[in-house]
Amino acid sequence: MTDPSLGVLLFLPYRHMEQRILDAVVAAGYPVTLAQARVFQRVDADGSRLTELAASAQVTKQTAGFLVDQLEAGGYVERVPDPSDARARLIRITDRGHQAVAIARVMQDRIETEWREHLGDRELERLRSILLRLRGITDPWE
Amino acid sequence: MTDPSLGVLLFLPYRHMEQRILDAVVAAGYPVTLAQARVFQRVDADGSRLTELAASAQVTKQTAGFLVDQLEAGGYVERVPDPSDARARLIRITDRGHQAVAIARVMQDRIETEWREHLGDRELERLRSILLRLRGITDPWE
DNA sequence: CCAAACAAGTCAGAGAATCTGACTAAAGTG
DNA sequence: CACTTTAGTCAGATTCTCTGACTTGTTTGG
Repeated sequence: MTDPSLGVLLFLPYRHMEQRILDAVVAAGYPVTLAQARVFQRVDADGSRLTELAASAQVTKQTAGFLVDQLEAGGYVERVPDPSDARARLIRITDRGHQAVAIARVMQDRIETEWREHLGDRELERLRSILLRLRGITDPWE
Repeated sequence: MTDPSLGVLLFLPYRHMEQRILDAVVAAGYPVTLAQARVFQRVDADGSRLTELAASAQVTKQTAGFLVDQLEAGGYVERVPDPSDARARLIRITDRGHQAVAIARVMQDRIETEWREHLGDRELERLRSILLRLRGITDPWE
């Protein structure tokens, strides 16, 4: 096969991690879909606005709203008034949501450990540092 | 904001590249959707089987078939009998498909150049090499 | 060589995700 | 205060994706 493009090379580990974390969370009794998880993981600890989530997950506001509705119905997040803007509401993670996050974090750490064992400490940190720099020119939401 | 996870850090450049290439291809007069493109980019120069495409793009055979139908209708690929297996057909890129690929390749090269200018030669090559190693433990289709 | 297991792909149908366009209400701006 | 922008919702259509069942051809163990 031809050497895979950088795009594909980025996709593979991204998708691998995403899927394993999702599987772990679902298996632990927190049913969530992939699309919901992609929004959920972007909810800030202090709460996020819908518009922020949409921009960060790179979907429209409508899509983000649709998914937040479901996360709310599942008890993972709640919407509270935003004190600083009467139009907006803050989406915050509930207790149940935090439980799901904890499961996700465990699996995320496990995967990072696997990667560290495969690549070595130095290379994993290099990867992170390069990706952080790359973020400067590839993140539309900076 | 908290430091983004490795997952998000991988997602950002992946998605950035994907979107810009797609935009360029569409703007050049080759209408394709994102989902179609994700399958199309995996079609091998010598032709691919549906099952391969499905595994590589990480969707079901049915989804891959659905998307290949559309790529075929758009004139980007064709299905020819697979000489080595009467059940299978090879999906091959047509002339029109190759034209679209050429557009994509130009944009891909441009983006890689931007990344190279931002990161430096050495770091970009490091990124590629690390991702290639990471592929060993994250690619379900190896 | 043949029966059983397996693999490639399709068909049907349902559900999930996503978008565009139009809208309301609140904030910011000159 | 009018005007523009921003946050979010409503409605509707389209696209994507999956599960389950099936057909046809291939491989394999006895």
